[in-house]
Amino acid sequence: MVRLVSVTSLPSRSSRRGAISEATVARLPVYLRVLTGFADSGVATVSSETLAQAAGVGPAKLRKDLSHLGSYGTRGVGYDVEFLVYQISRALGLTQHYSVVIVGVGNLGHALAGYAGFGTRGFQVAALVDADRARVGETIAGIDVRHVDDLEAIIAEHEVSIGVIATPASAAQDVCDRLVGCGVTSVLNFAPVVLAVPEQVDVRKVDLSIELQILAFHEQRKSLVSEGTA
Amino acid sequence: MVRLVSVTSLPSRSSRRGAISEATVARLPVYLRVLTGFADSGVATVSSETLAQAAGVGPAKLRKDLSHLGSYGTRGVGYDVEFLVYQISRALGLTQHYSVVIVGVGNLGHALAGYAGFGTRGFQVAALVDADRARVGETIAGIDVRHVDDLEAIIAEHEVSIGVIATPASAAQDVCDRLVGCGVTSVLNFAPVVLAVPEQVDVRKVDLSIELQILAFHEQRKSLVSEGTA
DNA sequence: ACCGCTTTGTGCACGAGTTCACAATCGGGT
DNA sequence: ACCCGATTGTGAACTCGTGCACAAAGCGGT
Repeated sequence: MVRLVSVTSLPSRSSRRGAISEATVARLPVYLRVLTGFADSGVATVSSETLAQAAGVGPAKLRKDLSHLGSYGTRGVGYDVEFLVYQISRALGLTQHYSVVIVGVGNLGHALAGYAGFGTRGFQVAALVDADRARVGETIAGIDVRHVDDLEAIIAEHEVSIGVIATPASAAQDVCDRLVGCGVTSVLNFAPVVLAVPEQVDVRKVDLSIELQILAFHEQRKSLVSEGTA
Repeated sequence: MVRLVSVTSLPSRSSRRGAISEATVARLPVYLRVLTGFADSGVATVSSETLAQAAGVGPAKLRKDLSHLGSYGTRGVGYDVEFLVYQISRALGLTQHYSVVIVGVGNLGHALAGYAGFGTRGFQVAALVDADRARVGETIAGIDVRHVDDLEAIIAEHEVSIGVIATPASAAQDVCDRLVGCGVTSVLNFAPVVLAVPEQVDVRKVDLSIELQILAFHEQRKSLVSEGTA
């Protein structure tokens, strides 16, 4: 059995610390929200135990996650809440400013425009965009509704880097292509389609129907177990 | 040539086939949607190559996923579209009927009520529920708006098994507790809080703010790479 | 009846993510 | 100054998910 020791194994030196894993990145926003809550309540320090409980994860996982951004935290004491809030914000890139455009002013686009999370934490909605000229000129939650023909102009003007697709499925790929064509490299897709994009573009999808079907699977499994134990 | 017959090695006989993994379950709805599209276009059979491309995954992964539900598919040919649709539906439990209650008739509740995915594929929205009595009596997308005080009655009457929480964060845990108290064992949570639930209850969360923050992280990483190559 | 082309199903190795357990380290009390 | 309880940071084992590569298996043409 030949063991390949090889050269250095270089641990992907992309950042100062070892690159933050995808799974960790997905949890950081949760920690951030919980910590903000603690800060508002006047809590100065938290232990990994407490924070983990509030975030719904195990303490070990939380510590490992946080260790990837640096060695903040004091042994025997815990983490300083405000300092950690800042560090996580910085790691996530929330100290920068991002312009977002929401395409599709249906029920969902409406809901997204009013969603508090979009306005806060460094995100600003540059415009709501729709194909229906009848809606153009409206103002929803303080945001102008513009026509989709102006998409390119809006993106250039506001330096939009994130596009949110809340259109019907049939229009989603077209809209996505246009966003990508304007240099948008991050897309949040609510339409129930698999978007085709070039390599360097990040797409995250949120699909309500899929979530429901996953729940249905577990429901079925539960009822099978409870009935079919014989 | 020694054929190992041995004793069955029983592969975790929880179901007829080896239990389907969580990652696979999350992809099955995507396959299902793509296949439905193919069926509507009159396509009779698909290869793993074609289906994988349309679903945005690798062919090997797709084949392994499908192999977990059984050995459907013909070598040298591919998969029969309609048959596969049926098998995936059955595996996901979509051949059964599920009643859903949506709590919170804000912008998001509105959007969810109108969302096509809820009405189709075995799901039926029993009622929209809100704390605001002024809204009670409305009909949205053919669904009655009822008061949250009637929650227990509605759940019992319609045998609701899935609850959707689209309330403000402050009300989410209360609503969740009441749902669980009525025997609901699956919850889809849109409120930006970590819900505490007993062991046997499944919670899936959808958090728009988190998705945006993840995109922000990748945006930042991209700009760091392009600038800081030195 | 056979051959060759195509495509599935899967064993295997690899990598990513999780959990455990513990040494290293800090603050506070005496 | 020292000790003790508390808590972090992390090495190491383990589980889970992914991708490769290929044998098994079907179909159609000759």
